[in-house]
Amino acid sequence: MVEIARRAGVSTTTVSKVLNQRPGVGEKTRARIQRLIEQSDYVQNHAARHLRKGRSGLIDLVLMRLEGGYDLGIMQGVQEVLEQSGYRLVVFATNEDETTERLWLRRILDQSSDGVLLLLPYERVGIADTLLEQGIPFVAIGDRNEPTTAFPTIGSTIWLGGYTATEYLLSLGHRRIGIITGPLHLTTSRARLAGYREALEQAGIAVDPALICEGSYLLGDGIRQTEALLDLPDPPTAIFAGNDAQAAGVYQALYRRHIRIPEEMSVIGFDDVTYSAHMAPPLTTIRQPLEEMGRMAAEMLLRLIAGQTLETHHVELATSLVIRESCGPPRQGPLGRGNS
Amino acid sequence: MVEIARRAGVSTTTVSKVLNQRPGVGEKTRARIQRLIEQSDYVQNHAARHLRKGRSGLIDLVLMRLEGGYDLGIMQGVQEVLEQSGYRLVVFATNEDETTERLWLRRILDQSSDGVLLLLPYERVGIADTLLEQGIPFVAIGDRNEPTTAFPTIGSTIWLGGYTATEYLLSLGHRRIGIITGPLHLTTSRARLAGYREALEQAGIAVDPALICEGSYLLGDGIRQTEALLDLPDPPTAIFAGNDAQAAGVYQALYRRHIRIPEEMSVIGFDDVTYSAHMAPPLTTIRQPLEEMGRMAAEMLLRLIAGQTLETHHVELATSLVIRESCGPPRQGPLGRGNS
DNA sequence: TCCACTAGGGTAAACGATAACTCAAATAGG
DNA sequence: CCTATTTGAGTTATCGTTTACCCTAGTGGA
Repeated sequence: MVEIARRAGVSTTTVSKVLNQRPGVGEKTRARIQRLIEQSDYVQNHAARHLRKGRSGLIDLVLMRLEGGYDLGIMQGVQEVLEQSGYRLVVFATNEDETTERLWLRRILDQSSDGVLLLLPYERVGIADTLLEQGIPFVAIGDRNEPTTAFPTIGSTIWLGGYTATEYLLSLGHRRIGIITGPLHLTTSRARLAGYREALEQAGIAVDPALICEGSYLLGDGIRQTEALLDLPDPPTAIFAGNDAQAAGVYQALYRRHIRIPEEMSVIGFDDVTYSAHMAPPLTTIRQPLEEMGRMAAEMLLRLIAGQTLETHHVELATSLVIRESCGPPRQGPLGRGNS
Repeated sequence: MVEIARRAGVSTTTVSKVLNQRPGVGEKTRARIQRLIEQSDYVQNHAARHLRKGRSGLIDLVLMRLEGGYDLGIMQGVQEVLEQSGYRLVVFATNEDETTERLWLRRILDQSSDGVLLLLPYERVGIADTLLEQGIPFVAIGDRNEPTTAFPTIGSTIWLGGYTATEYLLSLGHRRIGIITGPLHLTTSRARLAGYREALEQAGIAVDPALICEGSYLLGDGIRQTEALLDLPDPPTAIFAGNDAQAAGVYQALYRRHIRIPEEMSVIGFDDVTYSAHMAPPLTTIRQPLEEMGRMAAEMLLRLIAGQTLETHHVELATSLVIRESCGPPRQGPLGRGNS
């Protein structure tokens, strides 16, 4: 910059003014400097600006683990918005490890982050509280915990999703519907289950506790719990998998037992992650608009950073039923095991 | 920091020395300051350190698109290493858009990045050249282009992978093996094909050009090209899918036509991304050690940043055959279409 | 013609931390 | 007991930009 100022025969102040498009520079001087800047391969030093202006141009996305499902959809949405805004996206995985979380938190507090997107159950190590205290703008995505008004959150109509999924299966004629939930200490898991219950009740069907299995949103749970369901004396004719990862597990367990989808067993997922359309048969699922959620979250955060106030603190996007090919009418009679 | 210095009755210099664990401070003074630091909630200002020390603590990972397959595996490996090293990972997707790429490049050059991991065909907009020119350390992952000695690269034994995949199918008894390659302008795509050719030749089988289809590593290509292969007068008994995403496409096309895997058609993938074990049936594939590659790349980059020289400029990790359940002996006779 | 005002542009002080250098006191050796 | 050496700690310049403030020359009005 000094170099440019020298060549233009002006002070760095003037060059700075030109760079930041502020008034106080004559038309021809401005043009001259502008040209010089373009000719040279000068780039503003990030650190110096950061130091002086107090903005790092960085936004942190914290998540527990890079999994390629739910998280990826969100990331894509976030990426999209940030890319245009000039902010850069820092990704951090905590691995659910407290030490790592605290480490990250310390690093956030050094003012190297202009804002944070939380993709965590925010009970963890008081992250939310700390951020709040320190006045660092943040938005929590996917209400993994109790609703709150203390900070902005983005979610989707989970309860409705659970209801819709169950209702759809009912409409196909199913009466015994298994459900594999997520960890029941999470609000979102309970919301799905509540939707499921409500739909059954409205159809006048008693809820059979044996058909309710708890998983932890991992593929392995899908496998295990499906086996449990199949081993029931009166197994279900359809399984609501809680999320798409577990649905993949369901697929696998069914494949092992040579049970065809959807002829012998209907499967419905939740999330609509990228790969759910890739499964064979393509998975019918409840779509959470993940990218849209990521976009919204990023936009809200940017507004927060800009010092604007948000109209709404909690945004809830609509889930929707995506019908593909994993659901059909219930089978008649018992499961034909081993009819490969 | 000034505050701490004041409270300890020393100068900021001394505090700085304590913080950075440098000599020149008395034992008791050091202890006193240390305690004060711990009591206060002081965190070093990132920008100032960055400005003074010339290191931002940031590493950029550039890729074309967040897809959740190949890229994700690499990211996980990178994450793992960086987490421990104290560097933060910035993720940037170019979307294959030149403007976006240039934008990113400009931002890199402002010295806000200590190093770059390139997950791109590096022909693009002379990224490699620019980085080289500017003296920014970087490592290219996954040799999408010609080998080079100009900068460090990490790859895997692709040719061998192609060879092994084909050989495995041959060993099962297959004689007509379809292959869906990636874009043939990429070295890695050609390497797979070359391995395939070599294996066939060694088995004394003539290469049938009709069995070679070009895709672009996307799921859709898998579907399309599988259909093309199935519509051949003499369709193959096995398909080598080029990568796992295309394999998912193959699965889907076969599902549509009610062709069972592996009874009627064997399918083998390439990459061994996270979801390939989740497919039904679990996909037999050639494993690229993606996480390992990510880790290696990150480690090499860190060494480069630390100013150390690398022993080897090009690292090639071993691919391996992962046998799951999508391959079997060839079917006898023609494809039984529609035997649901 | 003189004064007040404005626009263009410069000066210098931050921003927060680090590091080269300096200085004073304490220690050890003769 | 005095000097040489070590050790602990402070001074000050610096990293590259921005910005509050100041100055000067030109303009317009009275």
